[in-house]
Amino acid sequence: MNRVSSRPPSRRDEARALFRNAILHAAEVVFAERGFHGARIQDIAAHAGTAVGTVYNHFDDKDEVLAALLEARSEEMLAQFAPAGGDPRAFEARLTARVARLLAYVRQHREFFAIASEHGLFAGSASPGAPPASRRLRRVEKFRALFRTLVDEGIGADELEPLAGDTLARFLGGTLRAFILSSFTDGEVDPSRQARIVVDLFLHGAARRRARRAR
Amino acid sequence: MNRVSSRPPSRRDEARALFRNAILHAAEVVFAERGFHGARIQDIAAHAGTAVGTVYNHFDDKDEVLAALLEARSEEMLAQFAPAGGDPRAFEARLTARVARLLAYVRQHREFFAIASEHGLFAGSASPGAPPASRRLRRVEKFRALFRTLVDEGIGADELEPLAGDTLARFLGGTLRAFILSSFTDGEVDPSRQARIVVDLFLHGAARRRARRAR
Amino acid sequence: MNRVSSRPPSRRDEARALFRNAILHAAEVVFAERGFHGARIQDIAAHAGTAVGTVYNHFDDKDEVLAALLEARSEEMLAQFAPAGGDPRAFEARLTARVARLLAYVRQHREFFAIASEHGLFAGSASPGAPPASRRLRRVEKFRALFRTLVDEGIGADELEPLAGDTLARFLGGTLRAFILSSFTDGEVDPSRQARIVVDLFLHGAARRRARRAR
Amino acid sequence: MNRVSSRPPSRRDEARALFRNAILHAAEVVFAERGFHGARIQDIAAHAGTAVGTVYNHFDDKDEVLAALLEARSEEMLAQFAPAGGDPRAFEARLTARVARLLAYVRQHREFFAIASEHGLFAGSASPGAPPASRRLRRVEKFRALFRTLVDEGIGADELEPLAGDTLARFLGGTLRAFILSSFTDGEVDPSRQARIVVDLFLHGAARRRARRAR
DNA sequence: TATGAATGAGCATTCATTCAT
DNA sequence: CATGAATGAATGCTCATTCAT
Repeated sequence: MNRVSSRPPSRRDEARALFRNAILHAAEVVFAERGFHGARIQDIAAHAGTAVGTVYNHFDDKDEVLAALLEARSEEMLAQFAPAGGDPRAFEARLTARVARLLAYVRQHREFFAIASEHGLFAGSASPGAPPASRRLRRVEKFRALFRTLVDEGIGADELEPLAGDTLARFLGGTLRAFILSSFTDGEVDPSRQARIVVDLFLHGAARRRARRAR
Repeated sequence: MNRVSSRPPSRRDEARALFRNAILHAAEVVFAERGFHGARIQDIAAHAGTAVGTVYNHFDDKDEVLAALLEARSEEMLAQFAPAGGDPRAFEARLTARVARLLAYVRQHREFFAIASEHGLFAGSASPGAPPASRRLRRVEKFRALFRTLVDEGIGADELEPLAGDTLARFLGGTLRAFILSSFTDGEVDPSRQARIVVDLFLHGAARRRARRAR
Repeated sequence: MNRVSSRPPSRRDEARALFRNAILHAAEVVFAERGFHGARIQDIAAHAGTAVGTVYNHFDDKDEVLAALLEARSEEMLAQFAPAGGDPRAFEARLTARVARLLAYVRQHREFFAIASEHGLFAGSASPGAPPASRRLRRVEKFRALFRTLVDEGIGADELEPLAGDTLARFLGGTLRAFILSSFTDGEVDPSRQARIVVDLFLHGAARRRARRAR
Repeated sequence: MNRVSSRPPSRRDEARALFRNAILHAAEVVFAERGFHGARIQDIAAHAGTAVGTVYNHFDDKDEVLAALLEARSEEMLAQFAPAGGDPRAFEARLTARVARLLAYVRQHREFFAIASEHGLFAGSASPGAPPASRRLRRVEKFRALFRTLVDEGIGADELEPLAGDTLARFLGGTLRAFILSSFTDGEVDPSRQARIVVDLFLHGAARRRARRAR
């Protein structure tokens, strides 16, 4: 995840990181407020308490700022969704826990994810007119890969229907996205409760559970 | 939807509509190619074979062009998804038919929906920096309302779990979106087949169907 | 010289040319005042009484403005230096007349030629950091070609030493340039008088004319 | 020329001179490659293997770097052109020797002189938008003064036509410049041979040497 | 109404220069 | 003195919009 470095961060490195993070945080706020195209580098710099030029000392251009921000948040988001090692609970319970963590994290950065979702964070579609896609796709692919792993694991454990290809991964992604986005509009909702609903729908669908055993 | 008019379209009205449609088609192509912000009014005009000024004779501004385009395509899309009157089949079969029509329609306009989805067509999130939202939300709301109606009907018929609020509507929307977007990347897939998968997942989820009765 | 056109200039064409010329004249003034890099497009536009955008409607970028200006003035300058058809006078007299016309023309645009000479108008050297050279060289080549023609003609008429290559053309160019540039600094000097000096030096050199017959 | 100093250069002074020269050499390369305006202080520093700040420890600003470079090269160039003390040969032979040395020196620094000549090294014209001119003119004046001295000496020795003012000095400068610049484009040419041609043209002109005595 | 050139506010980006370390 | 990141004024260029023809 992090670039491996043989030496401890010097004071200078720390200073660099400080500026870089200040700018990324500022960008998160400003992008969320005005959207990518509405955000002026000057605004970001002002929010970060730096000069315009400083932004360009840390990022090649505006696109790069967005890219870095998406990269950082994705990484954090993926970390939340990663399985907790050695969770002894059953499949559904473990999945629910992971989804709950994901939803909780997203809630922290809700404004940001509103734009992020429009710049291909969950995409599946290539947002046109955007950077060479390569970087973006790599990010999206990480999610898909994670979903895929999860789904394959579930299939292996005979917990999920063995559907071909990315079908289930997409289904999971779409379901998550729908509830992530709605959590932006809704007032405070308990992530655990919502995670239970999401996982339940993902696993058992919306159909009326008639004479079925207690789930 | 259309302004109600008491008189039949004159030749002049027809000429107007011709230009208007040419521009909308051009906009669809150019937006899809370059994204909203990357598309210049001049490009759209060129594609439409008109002058820039003509675009402004038909639309107030650039946002209006996108709005009108989204409006038109949404309307058509909604029409596809509308229930076929007096379909005697069971709930699942009817739903599958509607989804199949929807998927088939989207396939026709796939490039366009790539942007559309980034401008809140399915959103649920307010894309910041975008037109006054009011117009956009109205459009999104139509979908949500349609999903809601469908879901409520399903609940009423005791076919769907009676979950509170928009939960199921969102779930349906998210599931649909996931498969619509993926249909952009995938090669040719039969809409009917895909519709069956979508509806099946929506209704019965991804969990392994163990000793359950044949559905 | 001018692009051949099958139709007479419409009123619209005339309007275009008006703007274009206004901009070129403005550029001449501003470039002369502040140098190429010191000249802001905005200044040029202001001097021309147009908006900034208008400059860009007529020229691709700042370089293009300079290029067009150099092109125009070179063309005019070449026209001045062109031989007057059917001049019955002797070689030296004819050459003097041409040089006189050239000096007179340059005097009209003296401020401009001050920069022009720094942007390769007479160059022989490729000014580094400048536009792809191709255009510039073409211009410079025209002069060299003209000098070359003149010189070859002189050699053919047994009036000039038959030195190899471009030697004499360069010599002529260098001599002219020296006196053109000095005419920027000097007060009013009669072009005819100066032309006589230039041609005399070019033909007979600076050495003391001892027992030589009257030239 | 150099600030007069009463004490021998200490080790510290030597270190200073080392940096200073490294920077000047770097500047020569970078200016030649990209032109004055295209050259960034950062590039020069990088080429010199120093930090940006170091450049500013040795020169007040960018203009100063160019000025110092021009100054240094001019000085060296003047030194080459200076008469060799007590040369017993005739005027023409001595002049040829000096010109040959000059051409040989310029050949060493050909890339540099390409820009130098655009920044008024030989100019006679004030390049607008450039440093206060005063410094530049001083440099140019040195050349002119040298040419003037040479020319006056020649006139005094009854070797050159006694033309008024700077006429002959200019003629000499222009002739030299033409051949210096052309030496940038041409492949290897023997400086001595070229010097002979230059001096011959300067002294005797381009006219056919008819019944004249052997020169 | 169609046309398309003119308009000019707006913004990303550059780079000479400073200064704390 | 050397260093190199921070600074921010400066400017080329874009493009939505207007309007005279």
